Amino acid sequence: MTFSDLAKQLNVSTATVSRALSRPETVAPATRERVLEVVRRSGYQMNAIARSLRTQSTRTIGIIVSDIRNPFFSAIVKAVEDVARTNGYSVLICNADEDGRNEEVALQLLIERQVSGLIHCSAGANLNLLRILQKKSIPLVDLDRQSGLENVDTVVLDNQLGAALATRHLVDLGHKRVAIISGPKHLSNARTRLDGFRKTLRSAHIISQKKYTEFGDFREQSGRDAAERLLALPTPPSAIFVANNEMMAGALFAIRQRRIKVPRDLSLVGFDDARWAQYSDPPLTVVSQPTEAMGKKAAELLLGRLQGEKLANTIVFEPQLVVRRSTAPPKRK
Amino acid sequence: MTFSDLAKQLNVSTATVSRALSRPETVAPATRERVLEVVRRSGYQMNAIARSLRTQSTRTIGIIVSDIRNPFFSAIVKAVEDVARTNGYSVLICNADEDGRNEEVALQLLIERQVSGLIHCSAGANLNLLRILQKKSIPLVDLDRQSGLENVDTVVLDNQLGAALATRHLVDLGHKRVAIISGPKHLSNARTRLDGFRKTLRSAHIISQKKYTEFGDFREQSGRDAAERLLALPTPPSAIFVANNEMMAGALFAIRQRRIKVPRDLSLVGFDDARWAQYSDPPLTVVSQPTEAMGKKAAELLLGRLQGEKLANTIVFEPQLVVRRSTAPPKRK
DNA sequence: TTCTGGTTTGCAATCGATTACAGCCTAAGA
DNA sequence: TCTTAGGCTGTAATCGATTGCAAACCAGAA
Repeated sequence: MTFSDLAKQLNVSTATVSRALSRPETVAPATRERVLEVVRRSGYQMNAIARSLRTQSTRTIGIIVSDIRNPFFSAIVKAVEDVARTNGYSVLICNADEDGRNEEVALQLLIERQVSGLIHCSAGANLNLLRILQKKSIPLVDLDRQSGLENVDTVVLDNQLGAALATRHLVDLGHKRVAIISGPKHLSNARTRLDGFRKTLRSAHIISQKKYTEFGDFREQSGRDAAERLLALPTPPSAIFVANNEMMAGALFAIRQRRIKVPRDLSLVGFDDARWAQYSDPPLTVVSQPTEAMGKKAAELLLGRLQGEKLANTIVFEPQLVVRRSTAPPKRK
Repeated sequence: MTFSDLAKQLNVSTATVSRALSRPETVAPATRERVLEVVRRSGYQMNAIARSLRTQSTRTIGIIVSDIRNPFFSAIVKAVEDVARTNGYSVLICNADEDGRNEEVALQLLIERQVSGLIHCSAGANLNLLRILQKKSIPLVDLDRQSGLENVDTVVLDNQLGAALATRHLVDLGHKRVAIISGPKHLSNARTRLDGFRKTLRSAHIISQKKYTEFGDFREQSGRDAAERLLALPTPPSAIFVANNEMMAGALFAIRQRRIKVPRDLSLVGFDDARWAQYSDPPLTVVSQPTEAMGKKAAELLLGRLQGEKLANTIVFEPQLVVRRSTAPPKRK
C-alpha cells in the first residue's frame, strides 16, 4: 500500500495525498476528509524509508554503549529513549563491549544508516570515523567518556571529584594502605578517577604505591583478577577503591571466595550506585552518579543541536558519596 | 558523496560503481580496482536508506521490551544485538514501560521504519497492529510473554514449572501461609506463574487464599505496595513468592522497612536471577532463567524466518530453582 | 572478413514520498 | 464582460542505490 495506490482509489494525485497528511491546511476540506477517511480505513502505514530518503532525515538517533547489561548504561539508554520518543525520534542501539574495534564497526553502521545524531560512550575508537560524522555535520554527544574530539557536546560526571570523595572517605577513616582498581588508561573517565585518587592520597601525605594500583577493563572478570592480585600481596591493602560497578561485582566475588570480612578486614568503595550495591551484604559505600539525568541531558543536548543550536556545551554532573556499610576504620595491627 | 559523484570521477556509470561494490566478479578486474581505490580514498559511505528503499530490505530488527532497565531485558537486548550484528543486522529498540499503549506506538513506529523482523515482549498491546505485521509478512517472535497471536515463533520459559519449583520448595519447608505477588492478569507469563503456584498449593492440600494473592504490574513500586498489604494482614504469610525481580526489589524494600528478618520471620522466593539477587542480604532463593540463551534463540529464530524458514517454532526453556538463604522453615508458633 | 559467444558496460526504470512549479478554476472587482 | 488573485490540484523531478535489458566490445572460429 503506497500513496500511489491510495491516489488511484481516490482519483487524486499522490501529491494531494501527501499534502493531506503532512500539510492538511493546503488541501480543500472536502478532499482532505476524503483522503483521510481512506487512509484510516485502509490502515495505510507510511514508509519512513522513502520519506527519509526524500527529506534527507531519518529522525533516528544512534547510541553506542560499552555494555548494555551494565545498569549504568541501561539507565542511560532508557533515558535517551524516553526523550527521543517524546520528540518523534527512534533509537538505534549498538554495543561496543568495551572494545574500540566494535565501536568502529558500530560507527560505520550508524553513519551508513544516516542517523540524525549520535550519543557516544567511547570505548576508545579511532578518531577518524568520528571526524567523518563532523564532516557530515551529524551532531555528536560524548557521554561519560570523552572521545577527545574538539568542539563536541559533552556530558560527564566530575570524575575527579567522585574519586576524591571516595578516597578522602577512606583516608578519613584512617586507612593508609589504600588500593585502586582503575579502568583502562585510554578511557578519559578512568584516567580522571585515577587522578582524583592519587591527588587525594598525596594531599593526605600517603604515597600511592604501584603495587596498590591495578588496571582493569571495566568488566567483571578484570575486577575479580585485580582483586585477587591485591589480596595475594604480602601486605594487602586495608581498603580498595573500585572504579566501576562491574569490576566491583568481580572484586566482591574474589573477596567472598577468600572469606574476607568487609568492612572488618577490608573496606570497599565503589563507583556508580547500581541497585545491587544497596542490597548487597554489606550494603556498599559508593560514589553515585545521576545516571538518568545524564542520559536525559545528553539526549536533550543532541536534540538541541538538531534544532539548530550552534554552541557545543559541556555539562558536568556532581557525584555524591553514599556511605553505607562496606567502609570502616582499619583494624589496629 | 554518492555513487553518481564517484562515477563522474571515474568516468564510469553508477551501475558499474554499484556492481564493483556489491558483485565484484561482474566487473572487469582493472575497472574494479580503479573503483575500489577511489572508494577507499574518498572515504565513501554507503547510504543505507537509499539501498533499503531500492532493495526493500532494511536489515534492521526491532525489539520491544517492557523495561530496558530490568536486567532480564537488558540481557535479552544484549544477546539479540550480538546475534544481529554478527549477521549484518542492526537493532531498533523501543521501550514499552509495561504499558500496552506505549507498545502500540512502538509497533506503529517499527512498522513505518520497515523493520525486517520483530522481537516482541508484549505489554499487552491490541492484536490488530500485530496482525498488520503478519499481513506484511514481517516475521515476529514472541519472547517471554505470548501475544496471543496464532502461528508465531515463540520463546518462553516454562513458567508453570518455574512457579511450581518455587512453591514446592516453600511447601516442602513446611510453609502453610504462602502468598504470591503476581504480575498483571493480562500477561501470559504472569498468568502461567500464578497457575503453577495455585496448582502446586492445591496438590499439597493447601488452600490458596485470596488475601494471600496480590497482583502487581511487574514494576518495583507495585511490589512494594503489595508486600506492604501482605505484611499488614492480621495473619501475614510466612512465605512469599514474588513473580519477578523488579517487584522483588520493591518487596524487599518494604520488608526491610518493617525490619522483618528474612528468612527467620519470612521466606522469600524470587523469579529471575538478577545479579543483585546473589549479592543481596540474605542471598535470595530464586527461580533462574537462561536469559541470554533465550534472547539468542529468539534472534536466531527470527533470522531463520528471514532466511525463508517456513514453520513457526515454540521453544520452551527450563527454569531452575537456585536455593540460597532467603528461605527456611517457618517459625513454630 | 564475418559471425558467434562471452564479457563488460551503460541506459533508464524503479523503490515511495516530497515539493517546486505550473495550470486550472472560481469569485470578486473593474 | 474581462481581469486578476487566490485557492486547489496535478505534473514531474528528486533523493541514492540497484538491476533488467541492451549495446558495445573483443577474441577466436569459420
